[in-house]
Amino acid sequence: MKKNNITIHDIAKMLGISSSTVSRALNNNPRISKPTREAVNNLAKQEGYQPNSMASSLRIGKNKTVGLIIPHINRHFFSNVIGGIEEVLNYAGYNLMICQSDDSLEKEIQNIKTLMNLRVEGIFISLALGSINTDHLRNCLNKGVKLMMFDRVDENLSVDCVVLNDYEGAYMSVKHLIEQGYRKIVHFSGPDHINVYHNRKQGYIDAVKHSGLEIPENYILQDVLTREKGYAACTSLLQSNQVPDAIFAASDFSALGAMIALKDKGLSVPYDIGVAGFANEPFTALMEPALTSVDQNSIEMGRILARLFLEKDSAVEISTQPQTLTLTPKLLIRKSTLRNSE
Amino acid sequence: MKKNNITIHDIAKMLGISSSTVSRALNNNPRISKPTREAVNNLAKQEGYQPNSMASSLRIGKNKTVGLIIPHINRHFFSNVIGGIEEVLNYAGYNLMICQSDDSLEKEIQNIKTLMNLRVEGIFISLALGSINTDHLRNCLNKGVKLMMFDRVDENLSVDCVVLNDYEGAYMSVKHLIEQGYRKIVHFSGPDHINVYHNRKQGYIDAVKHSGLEIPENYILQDVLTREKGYAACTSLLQSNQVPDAIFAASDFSALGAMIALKDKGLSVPYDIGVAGFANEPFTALMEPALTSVDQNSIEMGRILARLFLEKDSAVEISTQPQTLTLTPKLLIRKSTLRNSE
DNA sequence: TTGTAGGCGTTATCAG
DNA sequence: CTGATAACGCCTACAA
Repeated sequence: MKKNNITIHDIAKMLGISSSTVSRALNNNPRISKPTREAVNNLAKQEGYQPNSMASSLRIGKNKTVGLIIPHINRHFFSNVIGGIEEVLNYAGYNLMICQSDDSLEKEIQNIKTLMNLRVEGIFISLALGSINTDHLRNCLNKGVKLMMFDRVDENLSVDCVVLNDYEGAYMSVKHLIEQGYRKIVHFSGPDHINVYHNRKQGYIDAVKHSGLEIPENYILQDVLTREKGYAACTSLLQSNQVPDAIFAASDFSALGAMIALKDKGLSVPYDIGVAGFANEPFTALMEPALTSVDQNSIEMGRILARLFLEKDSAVEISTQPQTLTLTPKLLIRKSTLRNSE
Repeated sequence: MKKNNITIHDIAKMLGISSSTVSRALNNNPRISKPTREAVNNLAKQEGYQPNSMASSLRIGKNKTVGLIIPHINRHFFSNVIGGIEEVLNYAGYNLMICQSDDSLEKEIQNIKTLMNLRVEGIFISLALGSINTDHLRNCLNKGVKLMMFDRVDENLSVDCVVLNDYEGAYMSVKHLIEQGYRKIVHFSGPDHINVYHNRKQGYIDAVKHSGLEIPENYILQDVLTREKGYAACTSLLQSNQVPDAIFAASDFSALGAMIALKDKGLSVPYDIGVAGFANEPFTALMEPALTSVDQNSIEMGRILARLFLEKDSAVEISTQPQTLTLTPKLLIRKSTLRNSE
C-alpha cells in the first residue's frame, strides 16, 4: 500500500483508450464525447486519481503558485494580509508559498532564490527592515515573474504596489493628540529608508507644524520600534529637561514599552502623558488603558493584492504601466489619548 | 527581457559539452573533473542559471516540500510552531506549504487534496475543531505521504504525534488556584472530541477531586473558547445561585471575555474571582491584571516535529512504529490568580 | 471524436 | 571522466 500513484496512462489502459483522451476528458475538453468523459471521470474518482501537478506544471510552464515574503508571520498585520490573499487566491485555484525574511536582507535574498527555483508565477513582498537595496528584486523582473510589493515598498522600483496612506494615518493621530490638548509630542520612528516609517514621520511633522507648534531637535527618535526600545526611550525622555506630554509611536510595540515605563514611574496615561501607536495589534484594545492606534485595513490589502495579481495574470500581455493602490487608514481612538472626554 | 530561463542544455551548448555533464557538475558529482566542474559552475552563476525544481522533482519523484495544515495562522501558538518548523526544515533545504483550515472539516479536506496534488513529502496537521472524523487523512497514509499530527491529534490514527501534556498543564493550573484559596472553580472547555480540550478537562477534574472538592453539575461549560462566549458564560454564572470564585478556561480568549465581564460588573480579579487561561497568547502578559496562563512550548514543538520528519525521511524503510512525543507545559503565574501574594 | 508523437528540464543508466 | 538516451506524468499540435 505505498506510493503507487495512479496516472492517466493507467486509466487509459483500464479503459482501453489513449492517454490523451483521458487527459482531455479530465480537463472537460468538449471535443470528447460525453460517454467517454463520464467513464473517465468515474474511473478516476473510483481509483482515487490525483493529477500530478509537478508534471502538468512542467508541461504548461506555469504552476499556479505565488510566493509571499514577509518579515514576520506572527504580526497581526501580516497574518491578516495572508488571510486576504488566500481568500482570493485559493478561490482561483492558486497556492501560496509563504516565506519569512526575519527582517534580514540575507534571508530575503535566499527567499527570492527559493521562489524563483520553484518557478512561482508571482511574488508578493513586503521588504525586510534590513533591505537597504533591492537589487535582488530586479532579478525577478527580468525573468517575467510578476513582482508586487505591499506596505513596505521600494518606490524607485517600477512594480505594482498596494500601500497604506501612512502619512494620513500619522497626520490624523497627531491632529487628534493636539485636539486633546497635548502640545509637546514626541515621535518614535523607524529606519528612514523604509517608506512606511518615512511617511509616518512626515505625517507627524506636518501635523505638528500645521498647528503652529515647534518640534524640538530631540523629539524625533529613530529606530524605536520594539517594546524594549520604547521602554528605554521613554525612560530617558522622562529624565530629560524637555519632558513631553504625548508620544506618537510608529509601532504599537514601542508604544507599549512606553506605557509600561510610564506606569513604572507612576505617571498616568492619558492624564499626564498621552500615547498613540500604529498597526492596531490586538493587544492594543485589551490593555488598560486601551491604546489609541491606526488600523491598516490589512485583510483588504491582501485581497486587493491578490485581485490585482489575477487581473494582470489573465490580461493580454500589453504590459500596462505598474500602478500603486493606496488604502485609507482608520484612526481608532481609545483611552490612552482621551483626556478631555467626559 | 522575459521568461527566457536558461537550462542545462544552454550551458552545455555554450561549453561544448553534454547536458548530463552539466547536470553532474552542478550537483558536485565527484566523477566530474575539477576544471569542468568549475567552468560549469562559473558559467551558471554568470548566466544566472536557476535550476527548474519542477523538472527535477518530477524526475526524482520527490520535491522537498512538506505541507502544514493549521486552523488559524494568526494564533500565537500556531505562528510559533511555524517558526520552529521552518527553522529546521529550511536548513535542510525543504520548503513549507502552509494551509489554513479555518477550523472547518470541509476546508481541511480541500487542503489535503491540494497538498496531495502537489505531491508533498509530508503533511503536518493540527485538526480543525470541525473534524469529527479523520477519514480524509487515512487517504494520505496509503499514498506514502508522511503524515504527522501535532497538538490537536486523533489518537486513534496510527501516526507520529507531537503533543503537549495538556492534562498536566490543566492540573497545575487548578492546583495553583486551590493553593491560592479558591474553592469554587468553574471550567470553560472546548469540544470533547478534540484531545486537547478533553485532556485539559480531565486535568481540571482530577485536580479538583484530588483536593477533596466537589464539582457541581453546571461548573463545566462546553464550547466556551471565544471571547464572546467567555463573556456570556461568565455573565450568566454571576447571575446563578452558585457563583464561582475562580475560572479556569481552556482558552486565553474565553478567559479574556470573562475578565471583561467581571470588570463590567465591578468585580475584582483576583480578589473576588481568580481567572486562568491557556496558551500564553501575548496579550495575557499585557493585560491589567496580567492573566495567568500555560505556555505550550510552541517553537520547540515545531522544531521537534520537523526533526522527527527528517529522521523518518532519511531512515531506511523499516517502517518503525509511530511514536508520540509529549512536551511539558509551563505554568505562568500572573496577577489574575494571585490573591495571597504580598 | 480519438490517437500518435513529441517535449517540458532534469537525472539515472549504461556505455564508451 | 564524459556522452547518448530514456524516462518522470502530463499536455497539445497534428494527423486520422
